[in-house]
Amino acid sequence: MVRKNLPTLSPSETEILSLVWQLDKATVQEVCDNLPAERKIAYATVQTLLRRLERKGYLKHRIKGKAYVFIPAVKRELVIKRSVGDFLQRLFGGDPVPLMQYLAQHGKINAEDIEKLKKLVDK
Amino acid sequence: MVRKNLPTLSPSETEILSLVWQLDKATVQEVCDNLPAERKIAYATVQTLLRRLERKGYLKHRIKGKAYVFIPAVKRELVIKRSVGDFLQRLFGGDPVPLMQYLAQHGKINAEDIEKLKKLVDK
DNA sequence: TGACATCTTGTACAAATGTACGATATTATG
DNA sequence: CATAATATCGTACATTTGTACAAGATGTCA
Repeated sequence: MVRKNLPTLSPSETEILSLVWQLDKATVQEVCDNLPAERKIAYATVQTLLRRLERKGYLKHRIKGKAYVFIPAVKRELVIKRSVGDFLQRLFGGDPVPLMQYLAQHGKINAEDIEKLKKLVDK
Repeated sequence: MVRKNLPTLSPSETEILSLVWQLDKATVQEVCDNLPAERKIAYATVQTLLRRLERKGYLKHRIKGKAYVFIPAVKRELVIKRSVGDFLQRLFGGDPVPLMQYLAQHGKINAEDIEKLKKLVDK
């Protein structure tokens, strides 16, 4: 299993890490290619962020050809849990309901989505 | 109306600002008193944060006795919108559904809460 | 009115963050 | 094999962030 006491993630680090999860694994280049178009950030910067994520223990890497392929080293759930928890605490004093309300009203959520959520809750 | 291009908020700033909203308006002392018990942070630090929030345009103040009473200067909705948007982008690529799912499963949400949400969505 | 408690202000400062250049190593290609 | 292309690594650096002390201002109460 993995290290327990992980250092905190900066916003940019979180963003890059999520992207790696989204891609399952990724090189610097791939991360760059998959950044949202409006997110203008240099290759070198992405590289630094990935490096820091590895030093912090969130990523490891394999070598493929001359490039590093970065691979998640911790469970995504864990990071989500911490991130959502912190966020919730900060903005809503920890109460999830207002956030859900906000999402329901402004989050392009439809009734069908809600139905699914209901099933999740019932379990 | 208020300033448009507001500077970004740091995590701690966000935390303090939310607290002011929660209290409607507050002095440094009141903010300190209402911090979660586990959040150990000096009076002087809270003060600095409030000062910065005012310089950034998120708060203004009245004087009452010798103390400043800080008052929100922007609509809370606006800050929530931006914060949630950024957070969502960063952690889930902008898709709100996974976040709601997460909350539904781990957020101590009950079926009744969901019912209410449903009504919100339907409108 | 004078001492006390409480505030704000100025200032500080280490650490974290965002961003990136230049040098060097490695791979692919003609 | 020489060269171009592409990577990583070391390093840098201005800002922002988190945290706070010391000094001076101001209100309060005996």
